[in-house]
Amino acid sequence: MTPRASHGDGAKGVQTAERILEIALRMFRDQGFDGTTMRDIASACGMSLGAAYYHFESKEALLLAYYQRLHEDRQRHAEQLFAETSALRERVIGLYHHHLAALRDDRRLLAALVRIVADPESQASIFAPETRNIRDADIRLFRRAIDSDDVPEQLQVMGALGMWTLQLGFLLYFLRDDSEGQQRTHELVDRCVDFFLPLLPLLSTPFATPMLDRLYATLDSAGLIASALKADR
Amino acid sequence: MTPRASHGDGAKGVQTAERILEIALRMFRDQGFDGTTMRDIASACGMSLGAAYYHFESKEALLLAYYQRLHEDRQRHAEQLFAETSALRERVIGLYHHHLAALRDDRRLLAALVRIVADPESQASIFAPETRNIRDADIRLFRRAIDSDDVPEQLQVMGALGMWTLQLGFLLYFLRDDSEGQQRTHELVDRCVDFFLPLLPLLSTPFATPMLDRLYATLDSAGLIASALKADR
DNA sequence: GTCTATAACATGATAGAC
DNA sequence: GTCTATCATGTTATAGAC
Repeated sequence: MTPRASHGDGAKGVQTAERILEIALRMFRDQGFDGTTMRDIASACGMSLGAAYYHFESKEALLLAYYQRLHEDRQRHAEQLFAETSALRERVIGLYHHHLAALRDDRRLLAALVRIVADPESQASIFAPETRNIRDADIRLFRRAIDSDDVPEQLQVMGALGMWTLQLGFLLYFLRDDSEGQQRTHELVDRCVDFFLPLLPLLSTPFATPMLDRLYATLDSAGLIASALKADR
Repeated sequence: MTPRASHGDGAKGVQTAERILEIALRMFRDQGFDGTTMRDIASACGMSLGAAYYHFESKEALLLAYYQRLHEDRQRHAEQLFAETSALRERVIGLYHHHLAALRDDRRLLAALVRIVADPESQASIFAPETRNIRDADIRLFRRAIDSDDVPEQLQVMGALGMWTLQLGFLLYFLRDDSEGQQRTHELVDRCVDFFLPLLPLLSTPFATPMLDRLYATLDSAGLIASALKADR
């Protein structure tokens, strides 16, 4: 579902694939995913339908290439953010806001992406191996954001899982948010963060540990604690 | 997206539509949603493609009819459950388990349904007006399950919203759960319920109210507290 | 007005020639 | 790498039967 891996990476092929991707994404943004046919894309690229399919094995693959790009941008931004500040609130809010900002002009693309990623029968499902690396890396970013000696490891892991899940909810709200610059979503994010971050110290006290231990064991035995999260930090 | 509303409800038409639905659902269960074409369904019903489309305006509509059935079954079961017990834990667990049990042999159907309902561009999106009544009624069930004089109204509402959201997560896990009878999902449900139900008394104390007030205000101003939930109980 | 059949269309995807 | 068929399938149009 990614750009055809089997095809060589001769300079020409890569260039052509990039051109197709640029044009396709622009068309998806302008006319929507369903409103753009592969024939439209091919002819806008000045090539035949078959030629376009040579470079991308499916229409979905074009979206997944976008997903990959988005992820790389996000990683870069996070590295910069973490270098700038070690304050938990700034880090967490910074992650959320940047992800929204990056999608600000791409909400139609996001809608199409959600459809594909939420499809449990698709190879590109959010739980599928193909997207697993991206998902794990995303969760790790949240864990790094709240990495602090004051927060027990298990709580960091569960917190990261929770923040990642919450992000899915924010994105769904964002999709439907027609306020100026999706200001409502940004406010929602801020207020939610300001609700749950103060809970961390509370949950870091010995009083809460038995409760958290039980929850962690449950999630872990259900396989919901990604191995990636347990390993490094 | 429901059975063609414009068409009369002559006894024969209804009967035919029901027959199509039965056959289609069986085929979806056996061969998957994508593996079953409208032509297959029509010919299995001994009728032409056009005739099938007369009764159901789209392939999606067949799934949505299933969704509606599922919902009605669920409402009936909940009424019975609430009549049997007023214990919070039994009620909540009863709701979750029955929903899973009803879907036990229909996981392929569920997968197709998730795809449609999760598609933000579809009219049948989980946030779309067409499915809103079902969603609100579902959330109300959760609220009734924890309806108790010991739990403040705002907390009941937020708790119901949370439990409904958690249910979405359980369903996603259920889809991929290949343990015998999806036993793992049932265990996950039990252990999660036993984690969060004891929090209710804790959150019902005056100590927690300011925190909860702020969260409620946030969710409400974001339009996330369904009007249905605020009205009755 | 209620139902069914046939033909046609649009589009994602594929096969095979050059 | 690219092109020109060609296919498969969701959906629509239209004509007719009862």
